[in-house]
Amino acid sequence: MPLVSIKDIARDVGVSTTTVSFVLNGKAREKRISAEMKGRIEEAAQRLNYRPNEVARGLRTGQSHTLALFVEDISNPFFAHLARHVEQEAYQSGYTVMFCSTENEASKANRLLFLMQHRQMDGFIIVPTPGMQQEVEDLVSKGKPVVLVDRHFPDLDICHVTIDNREGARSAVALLASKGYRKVGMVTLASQQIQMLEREQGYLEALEAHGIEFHGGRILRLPSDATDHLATANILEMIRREKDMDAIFFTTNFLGVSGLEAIRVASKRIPADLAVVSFDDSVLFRLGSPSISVVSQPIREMGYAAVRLILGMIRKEPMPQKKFIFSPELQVREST
Amino acid sequence: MPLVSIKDIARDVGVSTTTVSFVLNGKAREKRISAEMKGRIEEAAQRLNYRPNEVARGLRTGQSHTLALFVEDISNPFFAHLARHVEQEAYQSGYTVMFCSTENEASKANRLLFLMQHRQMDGFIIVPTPGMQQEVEDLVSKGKPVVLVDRHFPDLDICHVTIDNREGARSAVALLASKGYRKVGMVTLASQQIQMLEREQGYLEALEAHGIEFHGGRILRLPSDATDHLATANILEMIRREKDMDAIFFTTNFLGVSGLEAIRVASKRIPADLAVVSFDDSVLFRLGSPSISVVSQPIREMGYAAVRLILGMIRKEPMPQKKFIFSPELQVREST
DNA sequence: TTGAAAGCGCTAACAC
DNA sequence: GTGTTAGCGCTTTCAA
Repeated sequence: MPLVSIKDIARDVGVSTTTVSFVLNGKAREKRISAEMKGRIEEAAQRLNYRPNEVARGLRTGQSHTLALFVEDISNPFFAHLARHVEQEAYQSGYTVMFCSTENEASKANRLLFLMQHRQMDGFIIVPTPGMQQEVEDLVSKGKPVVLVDRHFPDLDICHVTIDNREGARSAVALLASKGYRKVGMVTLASQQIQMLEREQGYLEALEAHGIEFHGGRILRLPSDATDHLATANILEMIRREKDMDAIFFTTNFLGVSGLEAIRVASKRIPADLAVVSFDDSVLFRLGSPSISVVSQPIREMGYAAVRLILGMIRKEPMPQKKFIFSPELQVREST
Repeated sequence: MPLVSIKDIARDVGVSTTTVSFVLNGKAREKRISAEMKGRIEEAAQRLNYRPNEVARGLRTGQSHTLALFVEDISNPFFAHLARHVEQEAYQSGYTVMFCSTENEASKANRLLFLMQHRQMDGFIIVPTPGMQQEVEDLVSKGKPVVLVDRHFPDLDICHVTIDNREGARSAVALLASKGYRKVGMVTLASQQIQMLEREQGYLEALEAHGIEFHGGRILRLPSDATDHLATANILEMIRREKDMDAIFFTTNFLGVSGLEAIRVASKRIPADLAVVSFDDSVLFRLGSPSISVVSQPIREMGYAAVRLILGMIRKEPMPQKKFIFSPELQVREST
């Protein structure tokens, strides 16, 4: 692979590789290289279309100009959009991004984390799975820049970018309450992850705030690794069982989709028989018929924030704060 | 960053780094290292939790164990799924994946390609943009493993994984014809890319085959960089203009989505007023109401095939064939 | 059977 | 002002 190296430039100009390196790294002034020499070197670099070999440079400097992005599943629209914005913002600053789908499984996530550390990633943007707390903590204590996204570990003081999940859930239920629904169910994941607990808590708080009676039968907690098939089947079962229920709040995109399928199978009309609100937006919710009200996250801003934070950490800039909690946005549509 | 290096193992066992390297690279037999030594080194590597520094190794061997994946936009569900399957299959073989969204723009794609070459990517899986033909050709002639996906350059003999686009378009129109629709429009992109030309050609062939009269007004070619807003507006305009039209074939996922929006604005019922078939599946098409008939691509198989091909090329295995053309799958739903 | 040493391309002390 | 040199962690030739 005949990529031009610093040597080629040195030979071309008739000078040592050191001088070339200094000039190309913008240390010409500092090293007091003559303006003429600087000019000749820059011209040659330009002419030969030189780019440093990032691998070699990385070995020497310990910097790879690459970020690792850990998400549950890159094909999930929420994470796909997050990835897009992370990529875009990183690219602006000359960074590339490696992505890793953890499937929200600790074993896979931790293996990937181990792997990535041996590839000199400059920073880690992580949507953490349960069970990777220790490994993330280790990473941070090794001095690696880490930013958690979408969720975090409440007992770890690690930089993170999330939304106010409780507020999001509260506003979803408040919307239903304001439209007169009084028998509001919830479908969520039986997960101990903070974002899920917060959403559940928000739901309960909102019931209370609007004087809606709590009814355990209207809460469905699915295993986190449920297939859409299983999810649909269980939701269907709940719908048929809880004949009074007049609205459902789904705590994730994925559950919302399964829910729509179940509602269709049950031949219920939305919102006449059953109103619906889901967490996280998607094309289906936006353009489906009827369109579905959602609590959406400002994914673009979250992605940008995560990258800016990680770059700040890489450059060892002082960090004003460690927690960035965005506000969820309620999108009212036809399903309520 | 105190990652254990080959030196640590050498020191631990009391042997040179060379010997360690030999054993760890499976050359113990070849180099006739004693079984006992081999055992001790392997034990130490295990105990110290050793992994090679891939950057250092990459510098020496020229292999990074990393693939570059170029797609139009990672947040587009088609490409997001492709990415997922590519990642999965690559991971099985110890490869990681860097992704690059080209936005289907030659300038960005080529800049990224240049960038990636300096990061020693072992192989390139590329959904090519128009205008990157020369650069891709150069890459191949430098001996870099390249696999094109979803589309290819007809006058370049480069390994590629696609589907039979003509057949896909034909089957979509045939479906409409079989249901009695005779005034079938098409919304496509004014692109010179092969996959688009083939889809258009398939449409025309199918009209002919089913004795449907061609009508230029029922063909809408949108600029490739059209926003969904613009797409929707133009499709709406066509729907209002072509009052006779009883069905539309959308040649991409993206156009299909914009089309549904336009149809909704026009207050047409699907399929009573207007039947719909789109290329590429999506959650919206599958679960929306009414569900939309589509010509879908076996994305998983295509992703797997691309990775297996590229790995074969990296390992310099003989390649039985260069073209892998999968069959599109027609999914008949409510919209027809 | 094992080790010494060179070198991948680049950077950065330290010389001169 | 510019060059010499060492070395990042690893592989591999050659020598012992």
